[in-house]
Amino acid sequence: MNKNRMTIQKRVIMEELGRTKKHPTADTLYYDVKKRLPEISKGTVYRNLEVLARTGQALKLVDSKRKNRFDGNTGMHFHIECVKCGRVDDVELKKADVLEKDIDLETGYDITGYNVYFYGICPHCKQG
Amino acid sequence: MNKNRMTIQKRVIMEELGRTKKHPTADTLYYDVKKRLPEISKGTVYRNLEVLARTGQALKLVDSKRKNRFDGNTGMHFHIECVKCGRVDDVELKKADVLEKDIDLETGYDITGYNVYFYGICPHCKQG
DNA sequence: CTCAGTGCAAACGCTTTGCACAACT
DNA sequence: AGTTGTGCAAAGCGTTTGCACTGAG
Repeated sequence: MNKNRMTIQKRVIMEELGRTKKHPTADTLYYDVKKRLPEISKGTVYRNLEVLARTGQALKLVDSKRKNRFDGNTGMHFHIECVKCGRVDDVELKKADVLEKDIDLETGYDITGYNVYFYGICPHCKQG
Repeated sequence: MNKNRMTIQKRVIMEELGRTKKHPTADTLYYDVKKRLPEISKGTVYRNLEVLARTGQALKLVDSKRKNRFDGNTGMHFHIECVKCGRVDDVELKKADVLEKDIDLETGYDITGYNVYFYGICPHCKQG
């Protein structure tokens, strides 16, 4: 039996997360959702994001500033953050799945998740 | 000219960081160093670790609990954290350097750093 | 009708910072 | 001597949590 209730808050949070590819922080997402649900509280957003991550409906990331970011795209992929402007982009490596098996074998760990972050200067900021 | 002064505090912090392969948090390292320098303050440890990371003498990581960890081994390698016991181990992938170039090409970013964390259950905890 | 979820606000925990003093170079 | 680094303590800041209330099932 699943005790998870589908509240309006949770539904809107999921919709807003699904709408963006920007890997928003919990706080940013809170303000996005607040535009549609002005009464929503931060606690609710943080709690729901935690649930979504736990149930595999969202990916929970940790950025260079040690803030949590969330990604509605739960497929295996990595991330890269611009050290100048702070944007976070996806990295779709064809080797990604191979990598996971390799690490599993090499370390003896059973891999359950990952937070793969590269840092760099994005194409846009290079022209500055 | 280099304005970095070599203080006793900094030297001991570097020594203690070099002595371990446990990827200690700043706080843990503070207590390690405190055994040798009882008067040292947390601020000093945090500040020095920040400097070491900035000057490439240490790697600054971010673990699943959003705590900073530091690694005296600055060579390119990844990390894996046990979700049960919290230990952090190294992952020495031969493919590591290849990966970096690939990502550089694919994303158009100039890569300057990385925080590659895998999560899993370590061999020891699997036997529990 | 029940109890998981919400809103609010206070508490948390790690990290950062301002200030006066200490000590490298 | 001059200026960077230290110790202390307070502040910062994203996140978590206790509590009374609300609303999904």
